[in-house]
Amino acid sequence: MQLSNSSQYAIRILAYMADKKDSKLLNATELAKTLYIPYKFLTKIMTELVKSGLVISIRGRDGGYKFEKKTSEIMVSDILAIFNDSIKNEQCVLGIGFCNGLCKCALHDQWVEPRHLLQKMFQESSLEDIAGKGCKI
Amino acid sequence: MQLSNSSQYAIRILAYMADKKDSKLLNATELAKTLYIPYKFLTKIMTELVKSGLVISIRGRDGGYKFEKKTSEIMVSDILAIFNDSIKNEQCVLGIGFCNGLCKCALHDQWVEPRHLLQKMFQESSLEDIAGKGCKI
DNA sequence: ACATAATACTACTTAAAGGTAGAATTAATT
DNA sequence: AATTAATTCTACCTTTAAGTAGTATTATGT
Ligand code: SF4
Ligand code: SF4
Repeated sequence: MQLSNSSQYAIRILAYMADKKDSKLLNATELAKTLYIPYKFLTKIMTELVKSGLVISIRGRDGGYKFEKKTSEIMVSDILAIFNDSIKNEQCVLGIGFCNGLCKCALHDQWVEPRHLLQKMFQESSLEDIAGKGCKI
Repeated sequence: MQLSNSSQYAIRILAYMADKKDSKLLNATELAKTLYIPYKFLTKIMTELVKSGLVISIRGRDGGYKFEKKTSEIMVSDILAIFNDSIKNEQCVLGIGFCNGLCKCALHDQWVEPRHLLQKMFQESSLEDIAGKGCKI
C-alpha cells in the first residue's frame, strides 16, 4: 500500500524544482545531494521525465533540467502515470475487480471512498500546490 | 498502491473459508482450484497463516485447514500484519514521514483522510463480515 | 582546439516479491 | 504393515523493482 520508490522520488524532485521558481537550471548533482536520492538513480528517473515531456534537459556544461510546462499544469497523477503507479477506476483491493453487484465482498463499498479520495488527491494536486513551502521533501 | 499478492490471496482464502461456516476441514487442493491460486503458492501462504495462529492445520490423510479463532475475531488488519502490509499511522505518501508541522507538503493533509479510512476498513472488517455472501472472491 | 561539466545511453548487479519442485512428515484407511 | 492423501520443509527458479558502473554525447568557457 505504497507508491513505488520511483514515483515517490519523482514527486519529491519535481516538487523541489517547482519550489525554486526562478526557472534556473537545476542539475542532477545538486538535486541528488539536496534530496538524498542516489545520483545514478536520480538521473535515470530524470531521463524518463524528460522523455515524457514534463521537463526539458540541457546537456553539456552548465546544463541541467527545467520544466517544460507550467508547474500549475503538472498534476501528481501525471507523474504517477509515467511509473505505472496510477490508481485506476476499477481497481479492486483484492486484485480481482470483476465481481458483479450481486456478489460483492464487504470491502467493496468501503474501498470506494478512500480510492476516490486518493484519485482526487493525485489528480487535483499540481506541483505548484505542493511546492511553495520552501522545504526539501 | 496495491496490497501484495500474498495479502490479497490470504484475504480471499480466509474469506472463502469463513464462508463455509460448517467448521469442516478444507484442503489446499480444493482451495487452490476454487480460488484460482497456484497450489504451491497457496500452501506456502497457508503455512504462514498456521504459524501466526489464525488457522490450524491437520496433517495426513483427510487433513486440511480450519480456523483457530472465531471468524468474527479475525480482522483483515491481522492478516495484513502477517505479510508486512499494514498501513502505519505515520506512513507518508512520499516515503519520508519526518516532515514537521512547519514544513509540510500539500499532500500531507489530503492523505490523512484516505489513510484513516483504509486503516479503519482493515481494522474493522472481520472475516465474518467479508464472508457470508456465498461468493468465491 | 581543449578541458570541463553536464546529460544520455547501455548494460549490469542486487534485493525482494512471486512462484515452483521435490522430498519429508503425518495420519487415516485398508 | 502398506497405501494413500494430506501438510510441511528446504531449496530453488523467475520476474520485477531498485540501484550502480562506465562510456558516449553535448555544450560551454578558456
Ligand atoms: S467485491 Fe470485493 S473482491 Fe470483488 S471487486 Fe469488489 S472489492 Fe474486489
Ligand atoms: S509533509 Fe508530505 S512528505 Fe512530509 S510527511 Fe507529510 S506527506 Fe510526507
